[in-house]
Amino acid sequence: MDGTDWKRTKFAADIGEDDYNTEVTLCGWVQYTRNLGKMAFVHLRDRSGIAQVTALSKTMDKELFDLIVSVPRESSISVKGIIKQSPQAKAGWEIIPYQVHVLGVAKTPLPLGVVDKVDADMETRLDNRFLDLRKPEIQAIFKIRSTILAAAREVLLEEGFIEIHTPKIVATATEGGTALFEMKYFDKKAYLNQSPQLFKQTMMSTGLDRVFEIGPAFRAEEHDTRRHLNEYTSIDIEMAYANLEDCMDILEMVIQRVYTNVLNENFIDLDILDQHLVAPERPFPRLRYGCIVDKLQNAGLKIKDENTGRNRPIEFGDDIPLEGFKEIAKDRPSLYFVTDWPMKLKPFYIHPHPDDPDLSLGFDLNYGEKELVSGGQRVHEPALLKEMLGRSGLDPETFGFYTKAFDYGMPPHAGWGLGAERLTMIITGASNVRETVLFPRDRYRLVP
RNA sequence: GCCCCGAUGGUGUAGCGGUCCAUCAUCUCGGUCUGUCGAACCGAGGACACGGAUUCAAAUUCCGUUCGGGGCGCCA
Repeated sequence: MDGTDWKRTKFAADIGEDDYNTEVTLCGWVQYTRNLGKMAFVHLRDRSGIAQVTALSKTMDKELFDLIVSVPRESSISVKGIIKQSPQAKAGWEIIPYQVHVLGVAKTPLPLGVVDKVDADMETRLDNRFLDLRKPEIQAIFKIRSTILAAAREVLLEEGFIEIHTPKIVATATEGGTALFEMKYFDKKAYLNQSPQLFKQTMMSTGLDRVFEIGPAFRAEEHDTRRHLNEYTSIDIEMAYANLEDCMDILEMVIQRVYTNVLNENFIDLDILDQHLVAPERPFPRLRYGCIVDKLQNAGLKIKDENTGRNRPIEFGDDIPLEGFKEIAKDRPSLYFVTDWPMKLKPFYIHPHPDDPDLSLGFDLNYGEKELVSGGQRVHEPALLKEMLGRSGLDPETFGFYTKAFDYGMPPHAGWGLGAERLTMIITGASNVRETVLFPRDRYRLVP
C-alpha cells in the first residue's frame, strides 16, 4: 500500500472537540517541520487550514519518525492518526500519527517559498503559480472570485435570464475599434472574439428574451497596465422589451448580490485579505457625463488636443481621461453610474437619446476611477442601425449576419458587459488585475 | 505606440569605480535540543542578465540586446 487509496476524512479546519480521541486521515502539504531531536512538529496544510502533527520518537518506530522529519517542505503527504487534545498546541489539539505516506516529494530548494518571510516578485509568482496558489491569501482571491460568478449567475437566473454561450472564433471584427487576435481556421482567416455583443443582441430576435453569458473575451491591444488583460472574463447580459433603466436595475441587483454573498460566504477570505466590505445601497448614484465635464473644467483639467497637439481645457465631447476620473473619485470613491454620454463616444449599437441626438442612452458603471461596466439601450430599428454602422465607418454589408436579425421583428432591448476580473479586484482589494486570474495573459505572458 | 525605472545566490535585497575571492535576510544541507508554532543555537553552501566599450582597475560608468516593473493611451 502506498497511500494512494487513502481518503481524506476531514479538513484541518473542521476538526473540533467532538473529534478528540478519534482517528482521522488528513491530506495536504508539509508547510514546515520543526525537528527538536526526540520530538518533531509537522504543520500539514490543506485548503481549509493547518493541522499540527506531533511525532515523538519514544512512542513510534524509528523508521516512521525518520520519515516524518525528513520530508521536504511542500511535499504532498497523507497522515493517519489520532486527534488528541493538547493544551500546548495552538489549536488545542494535535495529530498523533501512526501512519504517514509521502505521496509527492517536493524538490529542494523551492522556486518560490510558500511561507517564507520574503516576498516574491509577481513574475516569480506567476512562473510558479501552482506554488503561489498554495498561499491562503492567494487562494482567498479565487474562492471569492468563485462566489462572485456564482452570485451573478444566481440573480440572473432568478430574474429569468437564460445562460448562453456564443462563439469565440469569429470571421469578422464584431464591434470595430479594438484589435483582434488573428488565427487560422482551416483555409480561412478567423479571429478571437472581443465580445459577445453582436451575438447576444441577435438573441433578442429569437424569443429567449433575457440572456446572459459568462465567458472569455480577447483583445489584442498592447495595453500594459495593471487593469488590462488580453484574455478576460466578461459577464454579459441582454434583455428584450427593456430600456436603459431596466438593465441598470438588473446591474444593481447583480452587484448587490455579489457583495452580500461574498460577505456571507467568504468572511474568512475577506479577513485573510484584510478587506472590509460594505454592501452598496440601491440605487447607485447617477452622474451625467455633462456634469462631470463641468466639474473637471472647474478643476482646471487640461487635455491634449488631437488636432493641435496642445493642451487645452476639457470640453463637452471629449473622452474623460483617467486623470479626470481620478479627480471625480476624490468625491466618489465607490460605485456610481455615468450616464448621458455623447453619442460620438459610444459604439454604433448604442441608442441615441430621444431628446437630443448628440447624447446617447449608454452608461458606464465606475468604482472610483475604475471602469467596471459599459452598457445601454440598444439601437433596434434596422434603418437606424445601418445608418449608425455607416457613421462609424463600418460597412453594413460585412455585418449582414448581425443586421439580418433586425429585419424580421427586433424588439427594443438593452444590456451591459461587466469585467469579472475588475469586479474581483475591487472586492478583493487586489492592486493588479493579474492577481485575479490564475494564468493571466498580458502583452508578454503566454506561459504558463 | 509613448514616457520613466530596474535586472546581484533557489527567493527577496545591500553595495553604485579600487577597501567586494560581494551585505543582510530567507532558503538548502549537516549538527544540538521532548513542546515548537517567525523556534533557538552551532557549522556549511549558493549570485553580479547577455554582448561590446571606457579605465591601470567595472557589480558599479557608457552603448546595444533580452527580460521585467510603473505610468499614459485604449478599454471591461
